[in-house]
Amino acid sequence: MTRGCGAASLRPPGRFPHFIRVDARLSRMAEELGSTEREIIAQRARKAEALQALGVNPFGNGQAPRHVTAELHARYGEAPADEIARDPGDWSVAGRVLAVRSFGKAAFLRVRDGSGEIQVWVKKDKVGERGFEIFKLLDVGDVVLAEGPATRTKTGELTVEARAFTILTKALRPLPEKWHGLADVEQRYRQRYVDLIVTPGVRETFRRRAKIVSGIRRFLDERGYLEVETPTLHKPEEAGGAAARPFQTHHNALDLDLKLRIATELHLKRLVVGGFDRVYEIGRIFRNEGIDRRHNPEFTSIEFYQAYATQQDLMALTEQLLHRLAVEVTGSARVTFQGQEIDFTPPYPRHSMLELGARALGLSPDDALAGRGLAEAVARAAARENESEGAWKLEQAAQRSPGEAIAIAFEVFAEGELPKDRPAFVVDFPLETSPLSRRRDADPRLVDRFELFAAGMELANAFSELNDPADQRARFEAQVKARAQGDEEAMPYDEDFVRALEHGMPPTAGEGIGIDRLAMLLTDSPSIRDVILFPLLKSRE
RNA sequence: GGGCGCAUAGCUCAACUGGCAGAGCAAUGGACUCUUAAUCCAUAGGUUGAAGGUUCGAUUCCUUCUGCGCUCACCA
Repeated sequence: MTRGCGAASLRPPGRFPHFIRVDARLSRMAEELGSTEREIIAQRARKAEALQALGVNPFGNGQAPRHVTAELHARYGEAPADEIARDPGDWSVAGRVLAVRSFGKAAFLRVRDGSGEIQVWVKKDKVGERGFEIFKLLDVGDVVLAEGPATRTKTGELTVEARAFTILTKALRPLPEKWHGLADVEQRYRQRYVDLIVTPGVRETFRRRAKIVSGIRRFLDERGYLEVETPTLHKPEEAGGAAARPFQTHHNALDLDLKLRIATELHLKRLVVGGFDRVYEIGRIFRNEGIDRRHNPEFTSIEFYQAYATQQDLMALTEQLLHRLAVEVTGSARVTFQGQEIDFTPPYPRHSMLELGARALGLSPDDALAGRGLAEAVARAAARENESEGAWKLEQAAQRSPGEAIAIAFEVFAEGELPKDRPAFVVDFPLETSPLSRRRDADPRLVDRFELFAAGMELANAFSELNDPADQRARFEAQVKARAQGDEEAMPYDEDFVRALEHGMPPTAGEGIGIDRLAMLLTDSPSIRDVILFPLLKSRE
């Protein structure tokens, strides 16, 4: 591969279109700094001026390398020095200098570009007087361009022996210490650009995240899905599709209060009504909730909908998708997450929320769903779980409905018992927990819904979609009632969505997957902030 | 929002029971044309997160505030 835009050789000394006054820009900033930092920046700014005096624009443009470092490694591999010497080539690479080992009239630089790293050997007798004067103004962190033949040094390292050398960009700030790097996680998140440069593994984490997203696209595209984009700004009555509190915003020209979407669901199902039988959207969702290791206020979801499919079809599809992603992204179906191996090889076990929740309450599924003996069961659980907040949650849920009590009982007492060495489907959700899912024909107290759990996290949520407009009206009405009773996460009544259903939505199943959490699993990252480039943090001062 | 913890040079970390704030890397000056955290000599660099308080004396003890981490609650 050859890159570049024609400026293949190093630019000769000359005039620049506009002269950069580095010193003036820095004086104001420097006053606020500690004296060591001020001294370092001032020193580097002086070097930038010295480069200009040599005819090198320290912030120039228009010079591109002809190669990337990976090409050198691909070309020579482990070839010995004498073999490389027979065909050393004429290489041209550029990148950031990570380390300098200097010997007066020669030096070794560690240079990194987007493809990898290479050593560059700068020798006074090879790069010439001017090249060496430029080198003397080099600091770790600068971006450089080097051209010359390949060689292998006495210590066995593949190296570009520079015949030409220049600095393309001067770094005014020093990089963190080379051995320990950046240990302060706050600084790593706030200054991700530094984190990416110096913290091992961070670049790979975000490459893997990109692979996950492109892998999902490819998987769905292959199966005839159409990728769409629906509004992020929702009118208040549209802001449903999930149980969450939204962010508020406002459109000035229309004088319209808006909310940031909490899900893509309702618009995607409108598109299924419109005839796009298989649609998906990968996009940012916003939920005005707390922040912790598994939650960021904005996160990325993939939701997909398939007409003429059922939740059973989606379980199979989910198994295929996750297995493929694990293999594509990590190289194996067996993924290690925080010391626990998780095997993504299908099939994944199914666990019944109804059975596990009812059993935790000491009731039969039928009695639990009917609410028979529920109050006593909840009281027993509360006594058993003396002082536990789970017991309190259970009591609250039991006051709302038996179905919600079963869901909470599952969550509090049974969720931790799901297998840890592979993903698991949870099925048999009570009706009350799912205002948008289709009732089960064989048992209308339940819905055809599943969630996928792995590593203690909810990864996916899917169901056969409710397409009976009358039933949907009733569910929305229940939500409105719940909201009136103080449930801030209950959905608004989306009249237009019901109208769409009245035009007839084919039998459909749909699913949502949290991409950030999937990225955590497949990159072995303990915090969601480690897979979001710029996680939300409070402002300083 | 509750609980626990952390904050010292640009970076990584020391500083005993309250007694002169130190080191390594980075920087600056010097030596060095096969290094891998290069090496060697020398120099400089601090409002100890902020504001109060106790004390003869506070990086150290107390209070409040700010930011971050863990955790609980909420949620995906």
